[in-house]
Amino acid sequence: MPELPDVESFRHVLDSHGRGRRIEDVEVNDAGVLRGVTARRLRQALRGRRFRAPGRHGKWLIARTDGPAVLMHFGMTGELVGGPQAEERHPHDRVVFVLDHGRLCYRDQRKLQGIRLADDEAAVERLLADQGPDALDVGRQEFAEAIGVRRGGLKSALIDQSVLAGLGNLLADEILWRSRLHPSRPARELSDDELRRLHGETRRVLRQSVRAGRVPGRPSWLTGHRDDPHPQCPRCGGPLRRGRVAGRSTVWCPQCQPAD
DNA sequence: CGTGTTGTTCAGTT
DNA sequence: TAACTGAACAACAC
Repeated sequence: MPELPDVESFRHVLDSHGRGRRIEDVEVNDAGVLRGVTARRLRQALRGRRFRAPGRHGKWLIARTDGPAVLMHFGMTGELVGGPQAEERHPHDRVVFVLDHGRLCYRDQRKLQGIRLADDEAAVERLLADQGPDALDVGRQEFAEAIGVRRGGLKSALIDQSVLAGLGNLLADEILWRSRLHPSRPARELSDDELRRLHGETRRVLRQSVRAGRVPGRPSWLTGHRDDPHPQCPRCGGPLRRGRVAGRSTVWCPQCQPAD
């Protein structure tokens, strides 16, 4: 599930349930999600701290406190759930932040990613050093410089977090479809006009997805047809194609997105 | 028992 | 060097 828009909604969960609240305890139910930190150190570093305004970069959620910061990545199935303390424990609640009022659960079925601890802002920077500019607020110039110089295909560039941070498989397909660009088009061959279009659609799709709290599966979106047995293009009505591009399952319209 | 999955990383290769 | 490929990670659905 989690691409940039989902993580943005987790940021809102953290902001509304956690901001200003005191961390009474950190329950680590499954240490398998802790990366580079032990359960003991995590508890000890966070007990008594208060959450501050959270941040986000790409698919990373940055839970800042008046002490260290917690960095969370949600892999493919993770989520952040806020609720009352008394609520029943969910089997996939790997880490629970018990607050002076309510709690926050890092919930994840698979454990492909996890939680890191950053002692200070410099450590946050170090942990995010390999990330490209955030896809939500990247400017046209910076976008063109990041994407337009890549030697490989467009889709591979869009989902590479070191090029642009935040886009995943679904968003990349949606953005390419709206931009009428084939996923395998060499990124370097794009005209200025095509790069501008790609940037514009990236912003448009992201803004709408963030407003919806996720990538919407609306019928007018490509994403709304991914799982149809014989998917049709919502724009031209022609058959959509499925295939593997950049190692990921990819959907595109051969009519609207010609190979070159 | 196979296959596939909205993510990332690493080894090996082109 | 840049970038691609496939496997691995973990857990589940079909």
